[in-house]
Amino acid sequence: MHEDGSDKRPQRGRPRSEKADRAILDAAAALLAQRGVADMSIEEVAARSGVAKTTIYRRWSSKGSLALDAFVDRFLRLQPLPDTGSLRSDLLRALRAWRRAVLEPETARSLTGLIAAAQDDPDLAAAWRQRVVEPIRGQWRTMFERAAERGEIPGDADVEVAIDVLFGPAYHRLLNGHLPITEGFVRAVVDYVVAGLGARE
Amino acid sequence: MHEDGSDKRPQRGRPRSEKADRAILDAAAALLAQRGVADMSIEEVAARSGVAKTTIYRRWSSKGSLALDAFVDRFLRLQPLPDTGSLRSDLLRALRAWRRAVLEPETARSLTGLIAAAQDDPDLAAAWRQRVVEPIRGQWRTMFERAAERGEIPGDADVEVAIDVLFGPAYHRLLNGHLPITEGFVRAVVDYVVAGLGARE
DNA sequence: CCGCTACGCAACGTAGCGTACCGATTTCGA
DNA sequence: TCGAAATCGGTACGCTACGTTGCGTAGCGG
Repeated sequence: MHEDGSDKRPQRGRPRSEKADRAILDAAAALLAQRGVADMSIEEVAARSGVAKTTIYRRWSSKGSLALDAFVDRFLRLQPLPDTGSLRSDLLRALRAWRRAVLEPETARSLTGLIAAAQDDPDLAAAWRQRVVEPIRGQWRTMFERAAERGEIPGDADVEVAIDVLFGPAYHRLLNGHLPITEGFVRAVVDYVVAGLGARE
Repeated sequence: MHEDGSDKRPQRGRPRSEKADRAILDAAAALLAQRGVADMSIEEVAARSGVAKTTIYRRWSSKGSLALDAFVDRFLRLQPLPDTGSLRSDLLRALRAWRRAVLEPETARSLTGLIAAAQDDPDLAAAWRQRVVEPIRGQWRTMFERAAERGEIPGDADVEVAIDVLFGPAYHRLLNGHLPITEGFVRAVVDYVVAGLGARE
């Protein structure tokens, strides 16, 4: 739980209800998956969770930060850190796991909705980078660093670009919807990355 | 001008004011560039263009389709179709032109705002693909087809994936904002595409 | 038991949406 | 020349959701 404020709860007075926290996040996650960020309203989250609107606003300052909190844990859990001993296999596993996640319409709707919302909300964009983008990229970075240690790829390779080449095309198809994200697409993209890094396999 | 309805204007009655069309589109483009789609309102477009709100709704059914119309022509004009005789040079020129365009904050805001809006509006998403994605991809496709004709790349290469690998990473950085889109990034991505296609240069 | 804080609830002001009218204007066709 | 048609600017409306405020109640610590 990150909410907005700091974590230092004053010890005086009635404590915040943990049950309310969970009810709000569950309702928010459900609505987020059903309709996306834009078409979900705080009032609806309140109604569905059986919690007063004021109770939500006491915890989250905006719809975006609530939606992010409702999404982050579930999504990050779906992104493994493969360690097969081969760069190509690692990349395949990572991208396939991502594909499997976004093949669920609910996950896809939540993901695209949050990226969309972040475009018009600098605070949400910063939280998005810090809580989602950086953690996931950190994992992916590890795959390339391990490959470098094994001598599969040059030690001075630009890992950031490699990550963008690996996942950028997938996000591109997800957001533009011009073509489906197929298994063949996954393999083809991984081939580009492996070839571009001059990996010796 | 695409607006929403068909182009067959009835010959009877007062014709639509061309001046109003331009005033609306200019005002919409300015607001779109300043604040993005989400934070621009039809009421503001009306005030700024000196046109009644009803006059706007007579032409466009939603904020999204108006914003798209206000954006499309200007943006497509910035995307050239290079023909240098070499695939690598063509790709560099195309991606550099795109980079130069989105380096303008106004263009970037309009572009990301529209992609964001399309995530929660199926009609806008369809129009986006038809009026922006497909035309641009058509141009880019040509670059690869010419390279295939020149024998630079295999004739059976999957051009769609190549396009996604070329522009996906760039859109990824633009939308996530985790890293800047530098000239070095452009060159590195082009290298991935050229290497992945096994191009003989 | 007192002080503090969270709770549910209801009400409020604000904003923007999209629609419905209005009288006035401009054009075409009979 | 006149009427039908479709536009124009303007105003008003109902609607939804926002985010806030105030109130009385509930729960916890000193």
